[in-house]
Amino acid sequence: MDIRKVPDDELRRLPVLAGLSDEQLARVRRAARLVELAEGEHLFEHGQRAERFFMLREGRIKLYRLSPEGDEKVIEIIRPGQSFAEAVMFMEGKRYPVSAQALVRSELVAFDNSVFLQILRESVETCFRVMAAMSMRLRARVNEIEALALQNATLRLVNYLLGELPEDAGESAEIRLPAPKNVIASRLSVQPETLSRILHQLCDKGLITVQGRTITVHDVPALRRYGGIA
Amino acid sequence: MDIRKVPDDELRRLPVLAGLSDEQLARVRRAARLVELAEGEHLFEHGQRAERFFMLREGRIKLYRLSPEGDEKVIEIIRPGQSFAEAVMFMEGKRYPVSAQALVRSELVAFDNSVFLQILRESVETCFRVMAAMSMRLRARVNEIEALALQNATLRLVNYLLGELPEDAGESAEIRLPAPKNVIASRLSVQPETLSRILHQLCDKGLITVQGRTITVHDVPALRRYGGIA
DNA sequence: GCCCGGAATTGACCCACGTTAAGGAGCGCT
DNA sequence: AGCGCTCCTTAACGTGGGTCAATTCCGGGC
Repeated sequence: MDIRKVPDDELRRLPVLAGLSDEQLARVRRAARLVELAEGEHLFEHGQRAERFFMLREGRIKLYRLSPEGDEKVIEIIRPGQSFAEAVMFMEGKRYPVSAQALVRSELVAFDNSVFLQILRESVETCFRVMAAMSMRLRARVNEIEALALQNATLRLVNYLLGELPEDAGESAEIRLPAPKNVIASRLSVQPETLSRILHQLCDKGLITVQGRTITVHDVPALRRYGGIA
Repeated sequence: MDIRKVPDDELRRLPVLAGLSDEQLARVRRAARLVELAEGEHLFEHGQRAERFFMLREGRIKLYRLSPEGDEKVIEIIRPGQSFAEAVMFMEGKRYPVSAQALVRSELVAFDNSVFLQILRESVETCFRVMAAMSMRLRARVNEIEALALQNATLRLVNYLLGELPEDAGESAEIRLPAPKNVIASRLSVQPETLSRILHQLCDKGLITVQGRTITVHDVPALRRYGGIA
């Protein structure tokens, strides 16, 4: 459980760390910790003071919000190789705007915000990388807002599936859902019952087959047509 | 119609320009243009290549998305003093993720992205200001996603009103809607008819009075209680 | 192989909100 | 004053998807 076991080139695969000098990376590493979470364990909670941002090495993390009534909205499902919560260090108050919980046993690198801010002060290139990462996320959020406001449940699911397709998807392709269906449902802002019904409809239409967490798309272009443009 | 009529201190009131040296500000200014839009005129359209970002001096700008079917979702209503579209210069593709249209006759300063990027390369402080601005917007978008996913129309309206209250609002306060009600409705992702009904309900409860575009909140704490936490 | 518990499905019902349609209110223009 | 906008409101009706309540499915432990 030592951060030293994480090789440099794995860290550098993170866009926001890719441009660092050996010396800078060493400083980042010195202030970083390896974190292991059991299934269901929380990494941080909404409103908590943020001292770190993260890279997921193994497992799956769910970022979500709770309503006062206890309803949950999954904002994003993090997969290995992704970083998250880098933007929080620039927010006034520096409080996490979401909660983070491990969906399965997970392993993460936790980076120290103040050390990273110090490095940003020395490295405009890294600033640019951070800004690029934040702008991507911003656009993703705007897309999500549009989806919630202008698309019905079926359209949101279809577009989600299209987004989950591998790059090299040909005529047909297989998708492995990154989480149980009830979590996917919350990510899409529908009830599990509704997700189940919509998947069933798409099966009836012959567009997909569902086998547990695996979805086979039989005719990608047809699904694309079905989903409109997005 | 000359950019020179805009005083330096007005430009510096923009957070992302506040830290510039006189020389840097002069360069920004040299590459900036003043833009005037008539009511209903478009500043840019979704998908268009972005060469500039903007500060609104006068008027009101609506940022929105259209669905393929022509339904409109207003993402944000810009007011004088605000800047927007700064994040686009960092996105791959550099294409505006929304459309921008003047709700009334408007006057803006259009800044040149490439000149500003050059200045960012020289000024880490300005990078930090940009990152702070982007993180605020990111949080705002996450809040919006939560609102759409977890709150009903009434709650969204109440929280919108609470957000529009002046800082120094005491027991009661007056709000002037920044746009016609149908635009506000789209901002809140409800139909105009529904907005009208909900406003009526809140009147019946004695919480507010509506007079055209002016809404008087009679009991701010009561409204806050009604709205839950957010 | 059997049991158990959470996840997923299915059906019946319901409701918040959208839709459609028909006024009404304010306001600039002639 | 009267016309013709656009914006807004009101009412009647329809529906997508939420809610509730049973099952059924499935994977892990023994």
